[in-house]
Amino acid sequence: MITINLGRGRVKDYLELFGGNWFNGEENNGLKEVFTIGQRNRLQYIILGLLGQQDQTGYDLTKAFEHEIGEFWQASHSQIYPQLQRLETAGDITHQDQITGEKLTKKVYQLTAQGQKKLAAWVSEPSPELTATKDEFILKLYFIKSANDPRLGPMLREQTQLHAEQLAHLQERQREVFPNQAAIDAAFGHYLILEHAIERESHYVEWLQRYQTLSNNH
Amino acid sequence: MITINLGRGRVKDYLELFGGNWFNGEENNGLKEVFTIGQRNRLQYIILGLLGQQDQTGYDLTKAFEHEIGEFWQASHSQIYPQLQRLETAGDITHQDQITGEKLTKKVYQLTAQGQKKLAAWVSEPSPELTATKDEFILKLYFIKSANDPRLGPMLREQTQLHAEQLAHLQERQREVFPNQAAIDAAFGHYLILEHAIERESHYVEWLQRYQTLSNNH
DNA sequence: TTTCAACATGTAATTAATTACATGTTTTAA
DNA sequence: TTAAAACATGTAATTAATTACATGTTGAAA
Repeated sequence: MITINLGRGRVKDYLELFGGNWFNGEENNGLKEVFTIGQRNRLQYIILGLLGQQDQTGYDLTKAFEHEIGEFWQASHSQIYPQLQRLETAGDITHQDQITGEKLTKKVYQLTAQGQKKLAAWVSEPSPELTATKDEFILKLYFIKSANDPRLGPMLREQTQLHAEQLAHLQERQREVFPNQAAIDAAFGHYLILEHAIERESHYVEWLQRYQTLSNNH
Repeated sequence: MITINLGRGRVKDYLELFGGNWFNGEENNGLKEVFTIGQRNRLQYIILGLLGQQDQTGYDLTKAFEHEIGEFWQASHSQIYPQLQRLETAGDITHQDQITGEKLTKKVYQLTAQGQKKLAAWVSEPSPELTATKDEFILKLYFIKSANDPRLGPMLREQTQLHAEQLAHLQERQREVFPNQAAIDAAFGHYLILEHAIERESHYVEWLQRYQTLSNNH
């Protein structure tokens, strides 16, 4: 029995440990870990998800973040390689060396049974948190007090340009990735979120254009 | 004249210094600063913007992030207080002590002329970066391959609930903050982004409901 | 009159993310 | 054949953000 002296306002924190990392068993092997809750670290799950689709290297994963899922999540190789090492240490993935050409050794990663379980558990668990949209333009608008502010027109036009380009890019992606029903059936979730993103950008542009005529005098 | 030995692929980085913090003058007072570019630190501008509306304390700012602009940006007091200190050191804000009751000393912050200039410059400068939306649900959907996946229905329903609540909250905010045309005219930018957020959530819910009937068998 | 919520202001520790540093191989096109 | 782009894998340094620690005051309601 360990008695812990709790200061004011810490009972809740203490209790949350049981919903956090306490007594989770296998994942905690040291005292330090036991008391660490930390931030969500979603990257590990995305990597597991991508490896679930196909065995691949850290470089392949980096490219996937640049092209395949770049619209929905960003991560650079300097996050990916260390995360792969941590996932392997944790036993969620393993790798095999593959020689290309004379001496270039690639590490091809794959999910372990434990990693598959962890991925499935993450997908199934609730996602009760709203997204923190950190849109700098939206924030600047907040500080524009008057409809007659001369900065308003140029700002709206700049953003219209930006989001129209993004919309076109997403539509191009949709044509590329989902040319027929078979492609949609094979990656239905991806289809859904691409459709969602297209409609979101489409609305964004429509909303911007609604006020486009304001402050044309600059 | 200083000669710097540049390795492969670093010329671009070097040139970017001139678009970054190099030779910006007053903001750089040491070598360390001169070579640091770092992340965007938008928080400082939001604080300047809020102080531009009204002199206030760190506590007031914290509350503003919780209620007033919480839908558009998040920051906690543990970010705000150190940032206030840095802004004051930089000469963008000053403060006056105000005694409440017997001995409670509040620090009421206000913009300096320099701070006002900095704020105006930030609002006027382009915002060419697209927002990184990090929506965990969207990401999970990406890994759902089939329209028949039994997890799909429950996931969509959970998110519908969540976003319908957020939509209702935003609509309530709109009624509260903008009961008449005068209120709209006095904070036009805020009105615009609230309208945008409402339409965004509205579309989100509509999109979720479109696929709601899938996988009702769980 | 006492206790609790809200007011008020900080710092410390940790985790996440970005930017920069660092190096070597293979393939492709001029 | 050679130079550049793409492939490939790391680490270091810095900044941002979150969570937790820490403490004290004031006002309102029971």
